[in-house]
Amino acid sequence: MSDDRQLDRLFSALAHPARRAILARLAAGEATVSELAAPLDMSLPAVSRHIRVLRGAGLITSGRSAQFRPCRLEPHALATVAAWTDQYRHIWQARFDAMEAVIRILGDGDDG
Amino acid sequence: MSDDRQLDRLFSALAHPARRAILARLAAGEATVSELAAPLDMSLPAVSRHIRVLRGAGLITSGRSAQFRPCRLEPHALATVAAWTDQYRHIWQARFDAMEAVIRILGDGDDG
DNA sequence: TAATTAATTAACGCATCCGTTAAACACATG
DNA sequence: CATGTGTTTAACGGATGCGTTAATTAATTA
Repeated sequence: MSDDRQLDRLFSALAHPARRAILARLAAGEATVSELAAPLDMSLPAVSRHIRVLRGAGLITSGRSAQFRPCRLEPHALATVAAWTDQYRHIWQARFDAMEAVIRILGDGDDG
Repeated sequence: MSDDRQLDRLFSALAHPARRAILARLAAGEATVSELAAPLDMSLPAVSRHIRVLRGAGLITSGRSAQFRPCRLEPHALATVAAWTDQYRHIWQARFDAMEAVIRILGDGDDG
């Protein structure tokens, strides 16, 4: 599978607040579709589609227990997103380090 | 501005390979629209729209030099994305730590 | 001023996203 | 088998995304 298309799916999956809310909920542990839908102010079919998108991106997987489909987080996909962002970490890190240095210098001159 | 909408804009901006390519190019330094368009196999107006999306997400800013609009990366927006992913870092970090522990144990029993 | 270069906006077509309601499917149980 | 509960799929409508070409704006230069 193309790395580019995988990132497409990951980022567009993350681009909807309902889907990020679902991930946030799943960070606390498994949950059924209805449990995930409860706080979301939209119909159950809508939530079902969001879950399908998250599954398509590999961000979650769904199990099966009786008529329930417990969902759980898939850490590997989140790690892929983090790996992409880490690619740029040094860019803003450098800027923050510089800011910190300025603050330290100002502090030295003032009350250090 | 709502944090949620900002994340919407950030992630959907990152969800297109051309836009990620533009960011990657800008990580190496400023570039004009034409320079950014050169490797992208699409028309200049299309690239212009992608740049507008990136600007709307706060990921880049455009300056002005004669008839050129040099674009540069906006580290703060990338930091916002990184902050979101960091929120989940412990989840996959835990799994990787566990994997590493297993590997270490296997190593101990085998050749350590 | 006229012509050139850089970039954006306009207008269009096609595809996908996102919500809804209604229907169907899967499993559990009386 | 019939009924209830959990979840998905189907069908529809409206909005947005993404590419194109043609036209327009902005600044440079002959």
